[in-house]
Amino acid sequence: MAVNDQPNAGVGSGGVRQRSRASIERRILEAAESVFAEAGFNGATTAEIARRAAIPKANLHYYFNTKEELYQQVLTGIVSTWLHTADEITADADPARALAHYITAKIELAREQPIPSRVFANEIIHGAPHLGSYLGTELRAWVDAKAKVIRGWIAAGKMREIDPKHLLFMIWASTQTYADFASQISAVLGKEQLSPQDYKAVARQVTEIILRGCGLTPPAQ
Amino acid sequence: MAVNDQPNAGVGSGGVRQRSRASIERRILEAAESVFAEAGFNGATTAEIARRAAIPKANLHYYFNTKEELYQQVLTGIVSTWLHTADEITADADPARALAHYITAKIELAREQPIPSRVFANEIIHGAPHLGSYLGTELRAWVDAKAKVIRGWIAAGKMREIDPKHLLFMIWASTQTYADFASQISAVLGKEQLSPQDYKAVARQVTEIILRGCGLTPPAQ
DNA sequence: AAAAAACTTGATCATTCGGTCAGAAAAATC
DNA sequence: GATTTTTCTGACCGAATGATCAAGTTTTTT
Repeated sequence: MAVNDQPNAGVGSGGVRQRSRASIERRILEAAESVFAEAGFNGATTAEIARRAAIPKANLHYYFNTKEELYQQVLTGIVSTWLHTADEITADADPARALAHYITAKIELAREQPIPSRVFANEIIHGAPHLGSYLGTELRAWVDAKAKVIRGWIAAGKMREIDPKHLLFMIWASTQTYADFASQISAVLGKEQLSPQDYKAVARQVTEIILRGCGLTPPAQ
Repeated sequence: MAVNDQPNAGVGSGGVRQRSRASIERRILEAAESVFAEAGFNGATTAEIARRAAIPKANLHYYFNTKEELYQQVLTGIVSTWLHTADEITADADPARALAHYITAKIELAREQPIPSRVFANEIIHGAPHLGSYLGTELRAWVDAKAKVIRGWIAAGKMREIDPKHLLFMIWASTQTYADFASQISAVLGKEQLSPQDYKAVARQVTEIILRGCGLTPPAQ
């Protein structure tokens, strides 16, 4: 029997165990997230993850058979979080408002959840060896769909003619740099970390530059 | 005696050895560069570096005592390459031309030398544990100087009022994403790799968006 | 309360890794 | 050509790591 089969599956009264299992798995995943972000997949050790989760290493391997499986779950969690950040980019939306909302949301995410972002960035930098076909299938389809929306905006004369996909890459880069390269930005600015006001100013400036660059007028603050 | 002391230092006729040493050290550094880029510092193994350099591992440790020393040399090489890419950003330059030149040069660099860029990016993502004080001293001074130039442009009414440092961060992010996250971009675009024309188009679009975003008129192609 | 299932954990193993070492080979120096 | 210096290399070592296992404890089920 596989050690990770759902215990008490379908048992209505068996809630305590399930809650406990979910709780400890979440604790392990959070610990893993931070260790993977700091050291990458290769540098991360199950011992360190177990230490941060405050459990013996053998117990960690009871919940997650291999380090690879743990890493996969972390990546999956990040990806599923990210898929719905651009929901406002739709055919009938106002381009300026939709893009401004997207950029602001991405900067917010960089501020609130920099750690998963770094795990993902690390994975991409090393050629995405653990992501399987995700980039070329799901993410590609997502980008194709959003690009189609933006091309629709352009065709309707709502914005200047630009390449939609490279615009998306530019938005990703300009926003995620505040999560992925935070150590560089902090050091260069001489600040331990950016304040909420800093992030707000960043969101405003990035939004302004990109919208004006697309021939749009940024919405009033 | 330290094993890496320069042999025949100052001996005019000892050129062959020196050339040979320089040549093999370069081969090792190139091998190390690619391994560090693919696996990060922790994931890289001296055995794999030696294999790619086509020498026994013990011989690698003859030229570079520790993996750390090898990594430091790789990082140092990258940094010194990067320091002079924005030489055109000077007080009396035309902002549009200077920024356009900088962005184009950075995209070129992303195309020609993506591997060192990835080593550096990896280092930053993990909190720059091997970079010592470089970010907070030299790079910070560099950014301060360039920011001062840009602030001068703004004061002279040559461009819209923006935060110069975050503009630089945005340029770094938008250009280096084509080196650091190349695997993601290729997969999403469904191309094995971008063509020179693709890079040219990217440089043009990034330049246009950023310059217009700064209230500047992009120079004609 | 007995039996079964789920969970916990210290001890342990095989493998891998960075680095060392002694001695051989090659080159330079005299 | 003898001596010294530099370069090369297989064999080896201690430490760290991912994973396992057997023997427990706790919880659930009957």
